[in-house]
Amino acid sequence: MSKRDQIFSAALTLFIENGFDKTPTSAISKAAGVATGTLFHHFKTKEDLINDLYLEIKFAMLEHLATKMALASNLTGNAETGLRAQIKALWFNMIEWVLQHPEEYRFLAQFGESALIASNTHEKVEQAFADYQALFTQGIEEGLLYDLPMDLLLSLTTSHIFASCNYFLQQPELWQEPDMQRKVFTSFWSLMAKVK
Amino acid sequence: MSKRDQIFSAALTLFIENGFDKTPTSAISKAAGVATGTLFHHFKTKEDLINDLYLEIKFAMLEHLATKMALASNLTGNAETGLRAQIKALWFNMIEWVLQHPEEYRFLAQFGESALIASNTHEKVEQAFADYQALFTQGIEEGLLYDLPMDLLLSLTTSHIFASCNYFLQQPELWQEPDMQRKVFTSFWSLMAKVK
DNA sequence: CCCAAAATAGACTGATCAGTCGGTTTATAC
DNA sequence: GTATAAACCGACTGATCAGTCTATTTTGGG
Repeated sequence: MSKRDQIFSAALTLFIENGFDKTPTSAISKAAGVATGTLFHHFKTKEDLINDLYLEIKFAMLEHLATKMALASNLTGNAETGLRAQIKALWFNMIEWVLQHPEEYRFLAQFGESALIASNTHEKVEQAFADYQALFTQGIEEGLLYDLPMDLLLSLTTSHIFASCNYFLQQPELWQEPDMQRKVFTSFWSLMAKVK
Repeated sequence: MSKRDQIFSAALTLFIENGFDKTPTSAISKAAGVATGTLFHHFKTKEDLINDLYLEIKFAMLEHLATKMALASNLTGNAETGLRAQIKALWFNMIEWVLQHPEEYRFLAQFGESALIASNTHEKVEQAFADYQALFTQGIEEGLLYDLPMDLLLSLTTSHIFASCNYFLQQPELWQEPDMQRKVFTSFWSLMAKVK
């Protein structure tokens, strides 16, 4: 693991544990086994660090999705396995990623809405997620989904996923309970689709 | 307005504008037209201040709900106007409150999940909202709502509301568009109710 | 093997800021 | 009218910490 990654890893743990302002850069470099100078060699400021970390995590999630989604469409041999199936895959893979990356998720939940993340940073993320947005645009055009503004629909769906993640991170065993995933997805799908 | 309220008001604006750590207590007292000593006379620490502010806002929202909900059941002359109607009223009054209190809402969104709010503070809030929880318990028992764990269902519904609020705060005119409220409520209701 | 550039180190500092303290004013109770 | 407590004031301070600076080590290309 590169020093840069060691810093990321230490910062992630400390930030979610103590918050941004209660985590001195000295504590980060110490936990990372690195000198102060090294930290500031890699990141111009402490805020740069948290913004870069945010991007790193978002893109890691994105890459996980890309891999899993490509895999799924290869298995069926067809990328057009129906909108519902594709959205279900997106939903499932997102939740699985979160359950496998609890710290990363807690970081996103805690700092995603904070003033620390620059609007510039948010923009980069939105661009990267734009592809998945197309699924929803398509769904609305086909008359399959509620005719709500795009941004609203996206926001409603992601918040449903986030809420589920919050819950199942606390109670991971429940996620594996028979019928649970089906029921949660039914709720998820109902919130956007005209027909059950 | 009492000095205490002046401090609350100044802190609210500054916190959502600049974040907690980038808002020195000196700036708060200055904006409030009050001396440093006065601030620390009313609040033992800066963290106490933000926690108290959080409680103040949550309880203000709660009081608004209590008034509106009581009014509604008086108008119909009956508190048992059906679960769907009651939940719809809850949903509507919450969104209306947010649209009327954008700063307060932005504060909740930004700091509600942060480490700054003590778990002790969260507990107090949860207790106060317990009454509304009963609506959902009832709905599950009656077989009207999805048979999901209480906490999950609550979390899914509140996050739907919050997402809607986020959106309509940005585009307030859309909230008034014909059919919009109905459509958003349909989405909201579908996510929890077995039948449309 | 050599050299330059990149990475690493950690002591140091200037600025900032949460909270204190001693004193004054205002409200309340008797 | 006076005693007492609560509210208020703002200059001050001790501690903290982000970021700098200079020096050392590692790396890789030629």
